[in-house]
Amino acid sequence: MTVRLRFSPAPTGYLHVGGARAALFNWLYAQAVDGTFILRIEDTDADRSQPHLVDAIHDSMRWLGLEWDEEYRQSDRFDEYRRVANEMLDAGKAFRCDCTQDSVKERAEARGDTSGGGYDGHCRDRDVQPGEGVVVRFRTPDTGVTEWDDLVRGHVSFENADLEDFIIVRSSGVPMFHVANAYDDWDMGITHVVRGEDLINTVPRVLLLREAMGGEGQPIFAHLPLIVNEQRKKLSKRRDDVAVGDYRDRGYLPLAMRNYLLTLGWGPKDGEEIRPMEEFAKTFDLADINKAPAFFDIKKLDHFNGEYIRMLSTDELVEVSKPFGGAAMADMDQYRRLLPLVQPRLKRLDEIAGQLQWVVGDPPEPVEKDWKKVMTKPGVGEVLDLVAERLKDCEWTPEALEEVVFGVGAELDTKTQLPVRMAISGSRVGMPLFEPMAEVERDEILRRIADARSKLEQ
RNA sequence: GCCCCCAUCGUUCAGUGGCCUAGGACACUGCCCUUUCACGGCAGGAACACGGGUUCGAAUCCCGUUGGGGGUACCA
Repeated sequence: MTVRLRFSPAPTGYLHVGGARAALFNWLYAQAVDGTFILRIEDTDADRSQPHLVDAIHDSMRWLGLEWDEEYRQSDRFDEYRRVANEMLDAGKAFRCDCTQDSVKERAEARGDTSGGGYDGHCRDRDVQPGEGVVVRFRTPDTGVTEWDDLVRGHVSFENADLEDFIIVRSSGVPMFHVANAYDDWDMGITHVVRGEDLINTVPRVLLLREAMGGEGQPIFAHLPLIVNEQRKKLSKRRDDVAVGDYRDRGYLPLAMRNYLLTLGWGPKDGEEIRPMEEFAKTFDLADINKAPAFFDIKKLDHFNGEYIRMLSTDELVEVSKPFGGAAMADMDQYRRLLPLVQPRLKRLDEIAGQLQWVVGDPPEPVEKDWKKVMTKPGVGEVLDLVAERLKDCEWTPEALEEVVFGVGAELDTKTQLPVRMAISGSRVGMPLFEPMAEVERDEILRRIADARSKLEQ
């Protein structure tokens, strides 16, 4: 039997790193065993689902290179969910209920029941007829346990008695996700359900429904540990910076992102954690996934990203950096010449424009502390004077410029690069100096040195 | 409250009874390379939450404690 996996996001927000990782693990396992990877949009909640977010999810998944083989949308399948719900109703496995949320809560409080939902089975045998405000509830077994062997968590079991008669069809007539989820996994022949641990509590309900609707067997479950923030809490869209699209916009490379995500909850035995996905696919196994939650460490992501940036050829870097080059791309030939110089210094693509700024426009205002540190040393004025003097009629090539600057250094027996760099680039750090310096007009360089010289006098 | 789960360096992954005086990576510190900063190289500090068992032997198995997390909707 061929392995079939699905990633089932609800289009209620942008794809976030937790979802992306769930998608990745599904996708990777499909790759590993040559199975089918399905994208199923779980949009049964019309109020929260937003159609344009489906496109956003598509975009993010494609960006990460997580292509899917089949796609479904649950809103196209409401009729089927209603059909199975009605069958359960007819078979007495579900019943109509006209209790309001308030009345359920009141009765629970009256009983002193503080155990969550607290529906008491009030309408189980009241034979409620269809109508306004009427929902369909699943009649959960009062005894027994629902259990399964989870690939990552091991044997898990829940007491059926702890499950209330949950709603499977809203009063609007639209089925709830449990039904859709249980039916689809069965109907679509899903063999492995790989998703976040936050969904683990829904498994008993889904399993009970599957059985009630006549679905035989159960899929193999694998519940991924959560990705958490520095407070060790589940990443939240509101609180944390987690949309995949935002990472793209900040200059992260999709392969770096995807590679990093894979190391959260899983690691190759040999410790080589940066490598092509095809290699990971050879050894990846759902059973090896960690149980403990993992912190999303942006510092390590940055490192991965830097590594991936350094792996790029100049052509590739030029291409991929286009959204980030800004003014530096006015002259593409020049941009191409300069890019290799900044490449080893990059953690993110959005740093490019800033690093090239002084070559294609005005240098940034120097950081006061840095300026002082470099420019208040004795002899700096003399260095600047002599360099400026020789720059007036030297050849305007990187080699000649280096000779001038270092030549002055040799004569005066001092290091000359830093003051010159500070004067013309406004910073004490950055890419090698002379190649980009030769890209700037002689007069402009002279003017910057003169400016720095006069600032020295103040 | 109730249900479920988790626990190795600051972070992350490896380790599935002896190969562990616990390994890699990120971060951090130092040195080397370099007339800047990075990159690269080398070195260093840094962990099996605690308490009981089981065993000749426990990071690895069992129990408890503590700490943390997830769920508890006419969301998914």
